[in-house]
Amino acid sequence: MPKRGYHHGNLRQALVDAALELIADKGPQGFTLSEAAKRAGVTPAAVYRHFEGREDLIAEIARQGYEIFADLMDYAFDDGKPSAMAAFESTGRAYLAFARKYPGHYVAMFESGVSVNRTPELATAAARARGVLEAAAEALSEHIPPEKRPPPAMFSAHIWAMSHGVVELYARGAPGRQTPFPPEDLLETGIGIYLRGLGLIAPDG
Amino acid sequence: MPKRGYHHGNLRQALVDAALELIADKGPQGFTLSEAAKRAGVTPAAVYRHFEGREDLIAEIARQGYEIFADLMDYAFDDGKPSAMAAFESTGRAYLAFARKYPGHYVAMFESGVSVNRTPELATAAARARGVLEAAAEALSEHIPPEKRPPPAMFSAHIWAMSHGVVELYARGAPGRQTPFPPEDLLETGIGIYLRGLGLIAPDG
DNA sequence: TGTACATCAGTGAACGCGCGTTCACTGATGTAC
DNA sequence: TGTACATCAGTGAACGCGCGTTCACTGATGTAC
Repeated sequence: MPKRGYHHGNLRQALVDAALELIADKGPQGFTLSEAAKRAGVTPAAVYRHFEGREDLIAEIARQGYEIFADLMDYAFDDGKPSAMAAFESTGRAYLAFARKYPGHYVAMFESGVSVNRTPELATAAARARGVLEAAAEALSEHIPPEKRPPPAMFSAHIWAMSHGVVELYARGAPGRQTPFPPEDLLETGIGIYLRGLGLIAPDG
Repeated sequence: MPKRGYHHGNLRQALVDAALELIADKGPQGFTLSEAAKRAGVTPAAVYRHFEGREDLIAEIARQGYEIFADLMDYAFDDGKPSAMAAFESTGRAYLAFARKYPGHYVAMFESGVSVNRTPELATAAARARGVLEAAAEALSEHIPPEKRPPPAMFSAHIWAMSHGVVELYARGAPGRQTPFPPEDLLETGIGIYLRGLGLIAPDG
């Protein structure tokens, strides 16, 4: 893998990686094209060989983020094993873990202001992620007494919203906005209570 | 109220109002000191007679936001009337309504990156808002069977997280991230299911 | 009621900065023959 | 294996821009006597 020389080799991905570091280090707005280029060892102008501009780079980061996210969610749900309830709680935990482990992607996806429809590729990736969550909700749906069964898309949105809210309010930066509870516990108990409200019986009680 | 002349009269609040408009119009980052000054009919340098700088202005906006927010929440909860459950659902709706009606404040509070501890006044206002929610949770707590009663601060955090998540994901901008459900319905059903999980009986069934 | 003066809230010009983007260019690479 | 040439991925200089902030200033206001 010849890294040296006039030609970079894989500048496109190198720019993505540099931008990820910047976003993770310096917060949502601490990212500039010029600095990402510098970190990748390249002139700002070189960026334009690979991206249309600043927004386009962010969109690509978000796209990669949605791919990772969808994979993680899929893996965490694990076809509803060992139990519907445990699988869904695991999905919630995975959401939090994703936000922690991939802060740059997370910001690009949810806090950058870039529309999910900015590029077709991004829209596709985002749709896939939503699909994974809704499929999980559908699988869970069979364990809910029919008379209190809301549309799967609805309670997948509920779970997503609660997870997102916990991350935004209690896990990310937000210095001073603590509760006495770790975000992980908050999310786990929250989802647990919600699922009980749906009529699911907790396996241990 | 003499608006004309060399002296403005109430420039401090005029700057806050101008900044609010800008933030609401142009999104989280579409706010510059210079433009706010211009809208208030004043030179950018004049801002420094009233604020330490850009961040300080945002902090003041956030502070005013928390005050309004706390009042709204307090009013919505209405001492738990007519029923604990209805009061809490009303609180959730008020959260959404606040985000819609005061988008500038909302952004300054939750999306501007300004820490809640930036100024003592801001910290106080934010603490008051949290206090209102926790007091509501405490009142509700008495209607929950003791064996499934989590700490009030915990389920107030749950409700807040779910409300915040719904707002962020489904109500604010975020073009393309729709569900087939209006945010209001999503939030109401979500909180309803959660409260049922807590052991609260819905009055109508 | 009138004058002198301190205080205060603005002005306007200037600053240095780094940004995103463009442009004509050049050095490296790959391919046809 | 060697040469000519097209293609491509970088360079480097320059641009216009608007930002936040500073500074010495000046015009308006309020108060003491």
